[in-house]
Amino acid sequence: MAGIKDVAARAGVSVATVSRVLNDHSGVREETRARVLRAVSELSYRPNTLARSLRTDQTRTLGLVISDVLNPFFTELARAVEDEARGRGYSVIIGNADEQLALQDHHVRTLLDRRIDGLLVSPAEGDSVALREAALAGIPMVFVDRWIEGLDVPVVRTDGTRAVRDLVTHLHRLGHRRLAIITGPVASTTSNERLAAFRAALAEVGLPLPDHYIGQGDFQTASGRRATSEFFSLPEPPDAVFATDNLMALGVMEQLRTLGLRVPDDVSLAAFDDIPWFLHTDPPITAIAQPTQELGHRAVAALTDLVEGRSAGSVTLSAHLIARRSCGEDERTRR
Amino acid sequence: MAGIKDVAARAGVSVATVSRVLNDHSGVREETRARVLRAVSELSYRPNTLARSLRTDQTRTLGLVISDVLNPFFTELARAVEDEARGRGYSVIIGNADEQLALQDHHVRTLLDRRIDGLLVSPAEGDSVALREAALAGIPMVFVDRWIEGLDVPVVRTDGTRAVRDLVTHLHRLGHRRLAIITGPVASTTSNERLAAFRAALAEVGLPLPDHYIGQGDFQTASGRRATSEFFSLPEPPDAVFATDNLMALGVMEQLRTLGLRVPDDVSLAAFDDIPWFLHTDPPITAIAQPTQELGHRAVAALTDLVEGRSAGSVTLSAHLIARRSCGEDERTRR
DNA sequence: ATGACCGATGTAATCGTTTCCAAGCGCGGC
DNA sequence: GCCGCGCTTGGAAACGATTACATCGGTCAT
Repeated sequence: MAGIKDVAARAGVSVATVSRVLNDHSGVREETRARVLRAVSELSYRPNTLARSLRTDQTRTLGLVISDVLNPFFTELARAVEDEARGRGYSVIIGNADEQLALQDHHVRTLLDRRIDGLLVSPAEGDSVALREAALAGIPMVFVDRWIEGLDVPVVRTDGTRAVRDLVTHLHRLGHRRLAIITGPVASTTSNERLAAFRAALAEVGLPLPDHYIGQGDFQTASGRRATSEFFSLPEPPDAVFATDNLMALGVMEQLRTLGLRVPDDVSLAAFDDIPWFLHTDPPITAIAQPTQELGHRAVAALTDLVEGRSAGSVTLSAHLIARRSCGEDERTRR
Repeated sequence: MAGIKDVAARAGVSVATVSRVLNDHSGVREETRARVLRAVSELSYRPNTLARSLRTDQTRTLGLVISDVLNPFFTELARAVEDEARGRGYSVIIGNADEQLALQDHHVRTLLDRRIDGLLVSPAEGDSVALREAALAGIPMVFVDRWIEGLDVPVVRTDGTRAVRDLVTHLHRLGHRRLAIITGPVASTTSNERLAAFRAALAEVGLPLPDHYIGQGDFQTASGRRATSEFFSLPEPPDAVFATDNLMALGVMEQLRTLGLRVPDDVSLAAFDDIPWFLHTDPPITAIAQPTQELGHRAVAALTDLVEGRSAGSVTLSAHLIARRSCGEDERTRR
């Protein structure tokens, strides 16, 4: 593979000059520049980014560690992040944590070893040594969707409080009185926020939230199944279930199907995060939608601010309820 | 950030020795090795992979260019690829081509600039200059799912011929006679294979495949909608539609919903690629399932063979039909 | 005529590793 | 007592770029 030296030789100049035209520094005679450019294309030379990064100490690469690639919310987020980053001249390297702390830290370290310029992360549950060290070491870093308490890192996220309240009101109005929730991991910030909002909203309408109506999940499909099966072995099962992410909602559907129960006749269902398929499920599923794309864009904006030496603050967007048939109301009778 | 020199100084040895223990070369006294290791952990030193790769000319990184991250089939594939690669000591960098040739080539070049050791790609439609050059330049490369004709590159893929035939037989047995297909991009190998299999199977049961029953899609949701709306402005619309990927099937569902048509009463639907949600749609959707994980694993195996100097051949797995209610048969009456 | 200055280019150090080669040392065989 | 050998270790040259600094004509003001 041709190197800068080959180009220099072919153009009859020094490597310094080649480098100058490549990085368009001023002060190269027009004719020389043309000669260099010609040599570059004749050899179809491409600079070695490893060498360049080693020397300049910047990679123009952002790391993105997401919780789970199989979750459509995160892939949409990843897509938005990549788009925005590319527009700003950065590449993105994605690491999939699969909701596992160890895997997350593995990726964080790998990314850091690659000397990425900044890190975007939606942290998994638990105490991440790698993330804490990185933050302390001053690696430009932004949390997206989820975050870790006590770290001085900007957070770009969606606040679902209002939407969860709307959901509870909605369910209450439809006559549901035994509302259950399936949470994410105990230490997950988003899950806790959603749980707190749910509990507060229930209190507002004068409903209790007994412990056995709190299913302990982990944002993965299987845990939705598990929680559902526990709910329905209760003497008095819930009449509505709120899954705090879309994969657990899938798990709920799967388990209800094996139990032979129907939505919304036997139980209502709602989910956090809206995905295209929710419109075509049987029945269409009520969901709380996040402005996912904007989340990604804003996160990249914040991170590049940090990387390029500007300061960056946290951003909070808001989610909204999309009511569909899964909560009992027939949308066809509504309008 | 601490470098190998700092470690050497702290351990009281030369950088050469540090490097030797880091790469565990033999011939370092046990006591020296221990001292070095201690220094490494005291400084929490991590080797700079850029420098290392520059010197050794290998990155232990694989590039994966997929057609569309928003397509669950590809994210599942990506996940499998990453798992397998990690197991073999490689990292994976993903590029999302979004079904666009230009974006694909952008990623291919970026990946090559990063000096990845090998490239796994599921090529988009069209003549990719970047891929052709890479193949010619001898970059270790493997195609997965889709491929490009005339390039000497191993292909790891699924053959759907048999499954498509099973599907056609299934539809025919259920009384359908006007079968339509929505294809991917014209030059797409997988789409062409599926179309050819569909046409052949129709011939076998003595059914025609008129041109107006061939919807021209591009593997994206919107094209599924478009093709469906064309089908239903025909004097005689099809009574069954086969979408050659899951996103286009989503588009079909969306369009049928706006047209007020019901599956399977008004028209049957089947899709290539099975996804978890197909079980919970209204009605559950008949699909042809690929062994996606195995596809990913085998692709990585083939690529690492190439990277590590062994030879690698193509692999063809096979898909199978999963019949659900969307084709008219009520699965509950079957068993 | 001289020196300051300017624009265009080249020389060489540097980034953090790996690895080839040489060197120091102790030891056994002659 | 010397030579050669094996075992450890160190010195220094790469890898391919960027960039501070030097150089070299030439112009212009004095």
